Amino acid sequence: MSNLELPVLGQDEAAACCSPMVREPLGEEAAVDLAKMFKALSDPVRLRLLSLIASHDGGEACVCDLTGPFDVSQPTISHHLKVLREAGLVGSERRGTWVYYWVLPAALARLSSLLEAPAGGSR
Amino acid sequence: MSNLELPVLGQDEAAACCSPMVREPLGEEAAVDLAKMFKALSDPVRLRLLSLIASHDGGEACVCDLTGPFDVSQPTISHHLKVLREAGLVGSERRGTWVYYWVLPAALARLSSLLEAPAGGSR
DNA sequence: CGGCTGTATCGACAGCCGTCGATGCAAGAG
DNA sequence: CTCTTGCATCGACGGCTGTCGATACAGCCG
Repeated sequence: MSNLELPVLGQDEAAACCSPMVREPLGEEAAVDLAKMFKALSDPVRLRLLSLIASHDGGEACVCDLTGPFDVSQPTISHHLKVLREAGLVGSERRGTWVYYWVLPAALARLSSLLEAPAGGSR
Repeated sequence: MSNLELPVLGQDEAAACCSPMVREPLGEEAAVDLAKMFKALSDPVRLRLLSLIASHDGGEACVCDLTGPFDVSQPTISHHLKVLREAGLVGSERRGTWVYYWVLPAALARLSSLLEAPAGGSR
């Protein structure tokens, strides 16, 4: 393990957080930072986990709600949740017996605005 | 090598293309399809290539404009461009001696809208 | 034609990633 | 305390991915 979770990070330095990448070339550091988040989204299981958590009642779900819908083992689900957490896309908290996960909307919003296309998409 | 480029695909079936994933759970097929695009974005070099192409004059760039800013070799750039093309994120065309690449705005828009957070970001 | 320049493909190789079963740890129940 | 349940970590393994140098292909120039 050895590596802690990046808080929400980058928000300031590696950021260039909001303007669409189609307007100006991405800096090298910002690209490295953003690539980590996109990598967290680059697996079908993690994408479904994220949407399952986000669309769950109350905006959060416990792991026990998440292992059912998948064909993979519980340790694998746990691994994917860890990846999402370390990428700063979800938060988690133990509450008694269960551990709950929720989406961090700011992170998704950052990626979303980055991908926004210019209105007049030329060709 | 053996696998052709997915045209733009999914636009119809695997799609569920537009509504944010935070509203309803992503289908398994849609997740697989979307994961391919996010995987194409999960490398810093490819992210910078994409923004470099998009922000280039006229909305397109020839490969000769793209090899300069990077530390990696020309075959590697070519490889990354191929990945972006097969993911349906960019288009390309040979024009005389040079090959030009441009961004496909619809693909970026699809991903962007998928990541849109619900306005009232709860916690 | 022959040579030169721009781009793609090939083959190889090291490192990363998704998955598993086994196991460990936390917390409530009896 | 002991048993059970929920979740995380560990170690292993096969497959994928990013990178390179070498090479092939395409089109212009002379």
